[in-house]
Amino acid sequence: MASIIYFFPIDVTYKIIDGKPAIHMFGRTLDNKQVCVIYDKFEPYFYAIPKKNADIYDELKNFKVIRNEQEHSVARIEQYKKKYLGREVATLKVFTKLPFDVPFIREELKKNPKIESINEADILFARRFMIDNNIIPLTSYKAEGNFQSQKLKVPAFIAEKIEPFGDETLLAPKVLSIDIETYTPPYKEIEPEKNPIIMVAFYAKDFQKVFVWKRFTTSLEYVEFVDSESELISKFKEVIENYKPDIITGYFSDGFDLPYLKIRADKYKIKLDIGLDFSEIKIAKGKSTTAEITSIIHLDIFKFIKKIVSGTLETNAYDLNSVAFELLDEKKHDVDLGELSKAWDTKTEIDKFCSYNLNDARLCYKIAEKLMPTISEMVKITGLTIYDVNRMGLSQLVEWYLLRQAPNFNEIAPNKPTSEETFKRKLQTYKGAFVFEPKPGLYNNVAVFDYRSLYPTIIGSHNICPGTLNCSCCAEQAKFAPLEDKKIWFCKKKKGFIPTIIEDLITRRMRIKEIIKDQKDEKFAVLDARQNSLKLLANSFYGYLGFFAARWYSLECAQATTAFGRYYIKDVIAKAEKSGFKILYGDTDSIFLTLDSKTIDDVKKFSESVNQELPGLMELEFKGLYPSGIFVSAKVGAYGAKKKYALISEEGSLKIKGFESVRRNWSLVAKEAQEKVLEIILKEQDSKKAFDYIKKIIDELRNRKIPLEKVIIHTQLQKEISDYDAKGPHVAVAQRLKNQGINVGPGAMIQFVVTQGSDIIRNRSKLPEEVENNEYDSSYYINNQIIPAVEKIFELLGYKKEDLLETKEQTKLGGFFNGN
DNA sequence: GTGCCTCGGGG
DNA sequence: GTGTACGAGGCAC
Repeated sequence: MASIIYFFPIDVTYKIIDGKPAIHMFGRTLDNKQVCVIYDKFEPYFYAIPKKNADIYDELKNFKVIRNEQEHSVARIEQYKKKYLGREVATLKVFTKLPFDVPFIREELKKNPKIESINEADILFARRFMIDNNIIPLTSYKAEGNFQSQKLKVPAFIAEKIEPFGDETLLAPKVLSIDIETYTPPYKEIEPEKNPIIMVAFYAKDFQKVFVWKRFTTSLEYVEFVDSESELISKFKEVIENYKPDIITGYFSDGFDLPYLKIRADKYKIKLDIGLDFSEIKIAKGKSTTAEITSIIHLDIFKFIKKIVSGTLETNAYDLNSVAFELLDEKKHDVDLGELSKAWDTKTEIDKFCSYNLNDARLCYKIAEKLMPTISEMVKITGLTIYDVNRMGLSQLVEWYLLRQAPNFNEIAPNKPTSEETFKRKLQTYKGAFVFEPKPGLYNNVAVFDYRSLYPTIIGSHNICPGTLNCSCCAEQAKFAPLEDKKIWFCKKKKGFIPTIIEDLITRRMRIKEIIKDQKDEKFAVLDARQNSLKLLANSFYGYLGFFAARWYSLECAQATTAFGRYYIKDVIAKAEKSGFKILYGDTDSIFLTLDSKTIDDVKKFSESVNQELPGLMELEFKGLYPSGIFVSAKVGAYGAKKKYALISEEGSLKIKGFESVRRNWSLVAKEAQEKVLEIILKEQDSKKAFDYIKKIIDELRNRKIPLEKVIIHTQLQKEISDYDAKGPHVAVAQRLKNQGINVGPGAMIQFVVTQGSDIIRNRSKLPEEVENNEYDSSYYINNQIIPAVEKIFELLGYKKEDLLETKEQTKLGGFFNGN
């Protein structure tokens, strides 16, 4: 007798049970109990596309390959007509017994001359299951089956059948935020092999604790003592087992907290087997480290911010303090971490660090809470788990969205490029966006327009798709894309896969925006997150088409997209000029113009007339009128130009775009100069004062009045000195330290000062104590530190680099006010 | 311009 | 694990 449960999947994986792959969906029932729904009726498969007229059915049916004394065989085959990059193909859907059989059979079949290609043979089994069975994490399902005992920490439900049920969403997954503090002496590298974890903080809605393994008197009620580091690690496991979180979050926990915990746990031979299936935390080291816990989502909120949210933030630094300040208007506790090891050794003021520790965990929790709507909407759009959404970039999210949609359109997905193909693609460059170079200066009454979602609407309206490119059905009367050097076209008869998908994303977003336009109820946050996720995804299609690792890569499609973009922006500029507006600046999808004698009514009439002629979903939007603004040109990279401008809104708030912050390894004098100049301009709007300030700094550098401490550059040694091929300044300095018998190795922070001379920089780089009488190279600090840090800012104000370097009395700088 | 290297996040 | 995915910017050549 079968029973029924209703549940939300959270993490999906599989295990081999009795020789069959069994999908495990860890999640919560609708009445909020942990459960693992197991389903073993899904079979692994891939597609084989035979060459024209080749018959391989019988050959494939009994195909087997033996590797390492293991037999991998085809279980059965089904035949389908499918669409593949714009054409109809007869395909064989080849089933195997185990997911692990697929790669072996795939590699063998690739050699078969009768086969054109093997497709979708690299879609991980659990993801394949989710796509084919329409399983979307965090949404509700009905399962029929029975509870059965399994080696799991939660009840296991063996399902005979699973189907979507209702439109509920798991709104409040249990989130537990973690943060560790470790012992690191001042000026030393973080060394998990050597130094212990000294405290661990947990923060959840209804649970806050800091565990620490030295005892001291404290009034902090959330502090709890243990006797050793190994007990601390055991406590870490115990808290997680007891709290039963769906999500464990941390800040840079992929790269720090969890790998550190793993190394320390290994030292004490403690298994971090916190997975609900008794599995251990898996640390995977690649270019970037990841920490995965089967069955519990590990959310590294830092990674999500950097990969997905960074574009919409003002801050250029992604440390917890900056991010918390922008998203929460809160800060980290102001403590000097350099003092932690001493506090620990002397057992004084440890509680200051406990409260710091808890606060970090709390900030991370709050940030995760704030971003959860965006994350969960991205999960619902792409159908990936939170873990995957957290670690994929936007191009990968686009790809997985396409992979999920492909079966609905009977499309077979193209393969990932081979390494040779990737190499070739990387060499391809093409023309980007059009930038109308502004005349640097200050202007009044600036009207701003932009094409709403320019590239997505171009892709949709012009049917830009690898599958509609240069179709034979339109070859005779083709209308070419506006490319200067190529004649390409897109089908006029059939809408392509990608244009269909992208228009669907755009219209879904428009509908949501319409709904939330004038409502600010409790549903607003979720719907706003949803429209934002739809926008992020739609905006990433163009980049995806030109991304070297994309399955649906098409250089022609990417080229056509920017070509149409250039066409439309030039078109609106021409039309604006014809209507009597003066164009100040234009970049990719936006134009800035002055009203002169025109009125706001003229502006509206203008945008109406432009919109009447635009195809499909394309639309020119009036963004607003600004009392004054400053513009500057600043070209960078292949994808066009970065916006560099400043506007003052009617409310008096200043909007500065396009300034990057200085790096950590810059000298203090450069950091301070940039900060101060920005401060003067932003707060006092006094460019003369900023100019005089920087002149003073340059002058002080020339006369060596800036103290030596401010010109020290800090750079970390990454490997053994002998392992360096290219010896930068810090390597040369490290070598000299070593020659003096001082032990320097990887991780050492090297301080150096560039001194006078005509030799290359590394030969002039000295230790601060080797420098006498402030004999640093003033011109190096002026030209390579101060100027790059402030140059762009002064360009914006109409000053030239030469003006900053001018030694004589300052030249008059009249007439840069070009407004009316 | 190319190629190698560093940093970021974390303590 | 049906794997093998950082990306921008600076210095030396």
